[in-house]
Amino acid sequence: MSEPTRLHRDPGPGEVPAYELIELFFFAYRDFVGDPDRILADYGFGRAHHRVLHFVDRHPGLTIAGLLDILRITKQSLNRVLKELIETGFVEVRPGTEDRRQRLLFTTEPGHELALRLARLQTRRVQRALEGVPPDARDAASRFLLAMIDPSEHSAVLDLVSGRPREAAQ
Amino acid sequence: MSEPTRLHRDPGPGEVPAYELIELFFFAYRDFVGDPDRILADYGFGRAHHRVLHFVDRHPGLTIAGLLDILRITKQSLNRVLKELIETGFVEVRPGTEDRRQRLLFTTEPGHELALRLARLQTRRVQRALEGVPPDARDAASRFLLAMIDPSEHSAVLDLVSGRPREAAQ
DNA sequence: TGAGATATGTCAACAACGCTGACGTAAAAA
DNA sequence: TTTTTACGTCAGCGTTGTTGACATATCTCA
Repeated sequence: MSEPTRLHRDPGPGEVPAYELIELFFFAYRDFVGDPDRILADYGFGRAHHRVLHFVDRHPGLTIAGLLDILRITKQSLNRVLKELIETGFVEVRPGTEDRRQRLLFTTEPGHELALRLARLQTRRVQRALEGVPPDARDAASRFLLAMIDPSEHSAVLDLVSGRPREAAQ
Repeated sequence: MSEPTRLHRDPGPGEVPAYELIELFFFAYRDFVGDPDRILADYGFGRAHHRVLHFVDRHPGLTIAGLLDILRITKQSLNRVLKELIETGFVEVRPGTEDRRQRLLFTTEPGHELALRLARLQTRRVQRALEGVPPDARDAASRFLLAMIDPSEHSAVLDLVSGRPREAAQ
């Protein structure tokens, strides 16, 4: 062999990198988003469309500002994909009742169906990952993923994933 | 209120979507890659550079084909970022000894340092996520993430994350 | 009521990073 | 010696992110 048998160099001082978890996370996320990608391609949509459709379906009546807050992208980026979802009839807009400057977003029936189909696809992967393990493994997975998120975002994220969007509480 | 109080529609037949885990996974991955992003920006690099640097550092002597196999992108996409990493002196190329058509990739000393710095950053997040939980939680997290990956890839991924790249075994 | 803040839309340009298709070269293999 | 393999490269394109600037409608407050 021209190369010595050591695969890695001395990591030097400091903690030893958690290569295994880092890489597993990368591969897992790739497969996780890969499922929806294939279906979305049939509609001419991409991941950005998926995210918008997903969160609008999860939070009917979500505003533009609320969506921007969740996705953390610019309004220009959002508008590009949102416009397509509206034009193709997957998302519907109604003027705000209290504040008429706002545009309240809803999925249409086809939009809801598509969102559900994609969510079920990802759910199947999650279920397969959790089957055969102790029943508390689901909570353990949730806790782990939450702990991977910036602590400063925990309360906002918990509100969101439990169906209590921040922007509706303000 | 114009909208009824129910936040979500009836999910209909079929399994109830695992919204919580789906969304936690999305937010967790965003923060996970967000850490390196900030540092990479200082170098004019993006995520694609990070992935290449990471896997080259993890597997010194990796070939182009091996890297393409891991990243699952086209050689044109890879070449764009790899060329920049080589020109800026973070990655080094040596001709293959057994097969001189191959280009063996190595990180240079600065490249290794950067790769390590980024890996430590992500490691810190993982460690923070796992501290205060039972010691077997790390294995539980690994098992969960692996189970989220397509079963057909399990053996290849396990080889990879344990430091036994496939392309070196063939 | 009138000024200013707010919610949103839009035009233009650009960058990162995927893709396809086509073609070239050097080295290995048959 | 012919074919296959490993890799590079040119050209063009699509998605999705960015910044900056400007327009409009509506709400809020003095």
